[in-house]
Amino acid sequence: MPQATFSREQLVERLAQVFRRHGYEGASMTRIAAATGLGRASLYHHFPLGKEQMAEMVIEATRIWFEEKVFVPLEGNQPPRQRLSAMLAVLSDYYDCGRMAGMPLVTAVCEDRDRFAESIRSFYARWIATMTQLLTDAGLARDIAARRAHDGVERIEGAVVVVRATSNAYAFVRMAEELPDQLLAGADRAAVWTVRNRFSPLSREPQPARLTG
Amino acid sequence: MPQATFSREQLVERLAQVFRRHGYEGASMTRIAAATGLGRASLYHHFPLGKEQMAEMVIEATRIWFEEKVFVPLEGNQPPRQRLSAMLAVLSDYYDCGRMAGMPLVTAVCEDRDRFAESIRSFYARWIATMTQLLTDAGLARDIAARRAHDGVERIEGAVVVVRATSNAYAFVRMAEELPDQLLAGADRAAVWTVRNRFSPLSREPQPARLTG
DNA sequence: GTCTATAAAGCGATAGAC
DNA sequence: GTCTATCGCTTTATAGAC
Repeated sequence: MPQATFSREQLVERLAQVFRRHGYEGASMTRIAAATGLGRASLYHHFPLGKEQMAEMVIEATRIWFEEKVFVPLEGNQPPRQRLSAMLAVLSDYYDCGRMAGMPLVTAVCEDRDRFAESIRSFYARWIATMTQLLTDAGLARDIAARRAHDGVERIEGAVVVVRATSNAYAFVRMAEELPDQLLAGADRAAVWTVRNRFSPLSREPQPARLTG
Repeated sequence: MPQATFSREQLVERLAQVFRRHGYEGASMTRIAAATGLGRASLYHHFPLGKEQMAEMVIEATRIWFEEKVFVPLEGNQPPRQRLSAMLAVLSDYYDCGRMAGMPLVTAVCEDRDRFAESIRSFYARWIATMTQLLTDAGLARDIAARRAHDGVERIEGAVVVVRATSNAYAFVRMAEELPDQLLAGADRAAVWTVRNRFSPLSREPQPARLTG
């Protein structure tokens, strides 16, 4: 079923699917070969260091994908609630409502997970930083925003665990519905982000009536 | 290093350590044999159905252990906040601040995880039910209590994922510190649980001054 | 750059002696 | 109830032809 040749990018994407579906130890070279259409030996031409290198490449590709699809939008100019909802829509798709693991979960249950700890740490750090910024934009104090950003990431990872362990996507869907309200509880309703956005030189939003009235 | 013979209970406990440390696929018969002091073949005398049966026994033993150490105390007569803190103290120890996975996480990343889905589902259902009861005792409406019980379990699982993926126990410790306040936010302070407890025929607490004054 | 063939080790599981 | 020995298969990885 796989096509003749892949770009490097497409190749890593296929690797990611196998790791995320079967876990690190479950992602055998035979499975990866089947998913990519390459022979087992050919994989060592692209990844001379073998499976560990493949996982490292997948983690890096995931970071780049999240940068574009999640982190940058989280830092955007839309209202905070809208940015959060957009993130959760992207994540519901990425995680297939919890049925597909992310790479942090994959590395959390594998031998020599220390090999990947630093990559995952920086991934989480970037994610939490952008969520913290969003929540301060929404009017939350910085320390509260930081705590809730940690909470949010853990809730998402936890929901994936529950969904995969119980073969029931309910937990992820419920989490995605509730998370914006919970993270934004007590935030000044759009006041602070509006002020910040209004005077931001990077704003692409139409300017308010102040300029014309 | 392993001693000569184990009781069935001790044997399953050793199995649990191996599964929780190395994951399902990482828990090889060789590792299990080393951890129990038995030969690989001897393990099939105790568990004729092999590795899947071993994992099933560990899950069941975990359920029994949680019933005694977590679920029953959650249903106790102490103030709700005290019961929550007691649970988190037990869990911090059980999960070694996130460094050891629980069986749900182990089964979430393994081949044929469907084999264990029903066991894990009933485990979670019991846990969530007891937490829901505790939170209604604290004065929360039943639907809010149920949502927060789900949230709490996911936060705990998520914290374990983050800790293991980053090799840093900070996330679990922070979660354990914050969870009681977050779950009990907005609850009537001890009012409802006190009323329920005072008139409970099962109460072992000393009766209030009403009886003597 | 992909392939066939194969090495070397590990896997879960079984047979049968004691 | 534990053992040694082994089966049959899969694993990661390599060698070398094309």
